[in-house]
Formats: sequence, C-alpha cells, structure tokens
Amino acid sequence: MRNTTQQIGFTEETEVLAKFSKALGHPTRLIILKHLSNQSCCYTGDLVDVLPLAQSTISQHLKELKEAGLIDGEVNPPKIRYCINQKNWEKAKALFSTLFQEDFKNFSCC
Amino acid sequence: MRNTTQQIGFTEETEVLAKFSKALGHPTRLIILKHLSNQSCCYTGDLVDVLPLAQSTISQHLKELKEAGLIDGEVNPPKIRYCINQKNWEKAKALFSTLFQEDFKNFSCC
DNA sequence: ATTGTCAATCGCAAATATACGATTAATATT
DNA sequence: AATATTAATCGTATATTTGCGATTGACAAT
Repeated sequence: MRNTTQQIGFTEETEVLAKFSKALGHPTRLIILKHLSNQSCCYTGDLVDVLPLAQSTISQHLKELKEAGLIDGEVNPPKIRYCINQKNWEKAKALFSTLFQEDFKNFSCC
Repeated sequence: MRNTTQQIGFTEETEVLAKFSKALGHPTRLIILKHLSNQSCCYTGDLVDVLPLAQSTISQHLKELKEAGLIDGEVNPPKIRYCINQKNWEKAKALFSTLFQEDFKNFSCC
C-alpha cells in the first residue's frame, strides 16, 4: 500500500464518520451495543455468556468500540463496567443524520 | 480464525446493518457517496479527477459499495454511470434510525 | 501472603482490506 | 477493421481485522 488515508487529507467530519461506521461494521459489535443499551451497562462476562466467542475476542471488540469512542470502561473491581459513551453516541447520531438527510436528499435521476 | 460470523447466526437485520456500516467505514467511500449525491450520478472518471487515488483503487471502492447494495452501476457506453441505490439507501437510513433512536434511548447510568 | 475472579494483553494463524500498475473487456468512433 | 476511451479485473504487496488459547495484571476476599 503506497498511499494512506492519512496522506489524502479528508475533513475531520468525514474521518470521524468513517471511524464510527467502521466500528459499527461488525455484527458482534452491534450486538454488544444492543446489550449495553438494554442493560444500561454491562460487564465482559455478561457478553461472554451470550455470544459464542472467546473472552479474548470479545475483549478485543470492546477495545475497538472504546477506541472509536462509542463506549467507556469504568473500573468496578474486579469487573469493568462498560457503558455507551453518550456524548459520542449523540455525535454519531448527528453525523449519520446529516449523511442520510441533508446532503443526500436531492436526487434527480435513477 | 476458527469461528466465522456466518456460524454464529445473527439476525438478518443485524447482518445488513453491519454490512452497510462496513461499507460506510472508509473515508474514500463516504466521499464517493457525497459526490454521487451532489452530482445526482457520476462516472468513475469524475472520481479519479477528484481523489488522489489510482483508477483501479477507486473502481474497487465502487465495487464494494455496489456489493453492499448502496449504489448501482448503469452502463452508458463507454462509461458507467453510478447512482445511489435509493431503495437500499432508505433501508440503511431506517436501520440507522432504529439503532440510534428506538433501542438506545433508555440509559439509566453513566 | 495466598487464592480466586475478572478482563486485558500477548502471540499466533488466517482472512480481509487497501493500494498500485498492468492488462483486459466493452463499446464508440473513425 | 483499427483506434480510442472508459472502467473492470488480475496480480502483487502490505496492513488490518478477526479469532483463539495462554498468560498476565489488578484487585477482593480469605
């Protein structure tokens, strides 16, 4: 790979929306988010019981959601309590809303 | 990799939303979609002029958007005219709307 | 201090994604 | 028929993602 996304210079908005989308781009992570919302918060162990995946795999998905900013991990020894990051969740909601409503509603063909 | 997404058995809705999200999960593809909406439709060549990427790379991104069902390619020799697939775009809009509104509004902590 | 519990991280393997240049395929024009 | 134009596809290299088991780290409870 000779060219990188970094070198192209997309807008901040585009980068952030792509980051959120990518994080949402796996069924397991969608299920995790759904679970977080249903239970308000939950622990890794809860998810391990529900999903047919190894604990390490789930931990990795949680890490990606955390790095994308969609969830937070709050230490609650010996467990870690995960919650949706409301601020960024709202931001994601706003970005997707813009994507689907404002800029894309003026079709004239097809 | 011993376990595959296929084997787990997510709901159709979850799979489709993940597929759409994944397709949106790259800045270049977001720019392409933006361009498609601004111009109603456009050709690969238009995108090659705008993006600092090789023609083959852009063609590959178009292929992924097409496979995700977000765009259509209509032969218009010797060019191919790309347009947003409105039906699936509406579906994506609805799925994201559900994701952000219905199931995720009852937070009680954090 | 030792033990038990929970979750992150490491190390590895396999699959996918990203990017490019070169080639091929399709079709219009000459 | 020959040429030009446009975009897909092929082949390749590299990076990232996904998954697992094993280990480590953090902390509570004993």
